[in-house]
Amino acid sequence: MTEENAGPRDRLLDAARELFYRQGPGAVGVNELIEASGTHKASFYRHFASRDALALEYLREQGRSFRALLTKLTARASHATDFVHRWVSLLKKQERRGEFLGCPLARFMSGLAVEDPQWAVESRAILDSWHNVLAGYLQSLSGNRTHAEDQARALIKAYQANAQLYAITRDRRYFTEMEADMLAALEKPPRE
Amino acid sequence: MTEENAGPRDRLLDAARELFYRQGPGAVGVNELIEASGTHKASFYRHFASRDALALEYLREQGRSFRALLTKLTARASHATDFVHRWVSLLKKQERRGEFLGCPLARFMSGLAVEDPQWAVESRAILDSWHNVLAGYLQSLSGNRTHAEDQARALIKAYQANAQLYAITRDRRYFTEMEADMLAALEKPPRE
DNA sequence: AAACGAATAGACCAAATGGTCCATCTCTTT
DNA sequence: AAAGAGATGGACCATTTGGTCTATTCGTTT
Repeated sequence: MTEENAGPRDRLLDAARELFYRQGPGAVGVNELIEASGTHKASFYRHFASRDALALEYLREQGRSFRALLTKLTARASHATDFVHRWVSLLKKQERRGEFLGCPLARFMSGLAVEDPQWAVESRAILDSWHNVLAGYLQSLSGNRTHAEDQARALIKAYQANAQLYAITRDRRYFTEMEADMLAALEKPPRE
Repeated sequence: MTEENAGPRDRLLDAARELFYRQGPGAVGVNELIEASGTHKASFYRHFASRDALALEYLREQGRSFRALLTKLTARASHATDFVHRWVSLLKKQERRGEFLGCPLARFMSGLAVEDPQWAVESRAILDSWHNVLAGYLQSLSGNRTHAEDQARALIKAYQANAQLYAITRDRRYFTEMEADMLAALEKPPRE
């Protein structure tokens, strides 16, 4: 969280992070954002041209922060299995706090009201950046580039599948399965 | 689609199917539903107590129709690989028509504004029904109950992961990958 | 032909929506 | 101390929101 007495722009982004994630981008109005951030309408429109402009900023920030999280986790884990364990443990902790409702990127794209291809371009770039972090890390461990990329893709799929199933069922067992699926994906031999 | 001159209730459900799926449940208002269905406010409130009541009906109908689709596909496929191919082909066709934006159930749950546990109960029941259709079919082929259930879960995960990645990137290659992931899941040996 | 329920049309409501504008107030830079 | 920029408070706007109510029309049964 940003400091308490931060500028209105940061407070608006804080509110956006909370509201867009919890309610979905289509269900959040500017009045709601303004009230939740404790700013004022004039301040909102001074910093953002529209609600969509703020949503775009939110989306990019989510991409950056998740990427930063992955980077931090890979830096601390000397083995891929350790990395996976740390990752899933963190998700579990978030879930226990009621802070995890599914992949923010997936939620955002699923909750979009308009079908603007621009959003897909953005989210695709974010997903690619996540993939690059994972693939870079895995390659540094195995030395095999294509295999590392395959593994990275498999990890992301295990994340997406289980996060989504958690979102649908609210059943915690999908975190356990996520870890198992990820470990299974790591053990698969390189393709030839 | 329902017949053109159907009653207002059916027309409202038609509009709901379109709007809730495309825009997400949080971003659809009753006025919008009424206008899109060509009915009137009084007719809406005669048939549904609130927007959420219609949303619930929509959710259940999505569950039923997807379940019916799976049932139909399994009935026509004598091999699991054939079933998978038919399933993915159908998704591809929907996508080409611009009718596929991701798993309807996942989209709905991701786009929910309120955090009502009742929704998770509903969607969980729907997901279970899908799993049962798949597991029943796979068991009829192999005879191995637990293995069939594992396979069914793996198919659903491959569906969720790739459907979600398609929703994020709008990249068609995830349909190809979906089929490959499903076939790989089917080839995995039974656990002991 | 009468009677029924359901569908339609539209008036009406308070509240909330997105959005613009301006006047004041506060903080920082000069 | 003065000046400028940004933050704030609030008035104001047209439109839209969810929701109620009444009156009229329509298609079926009887």
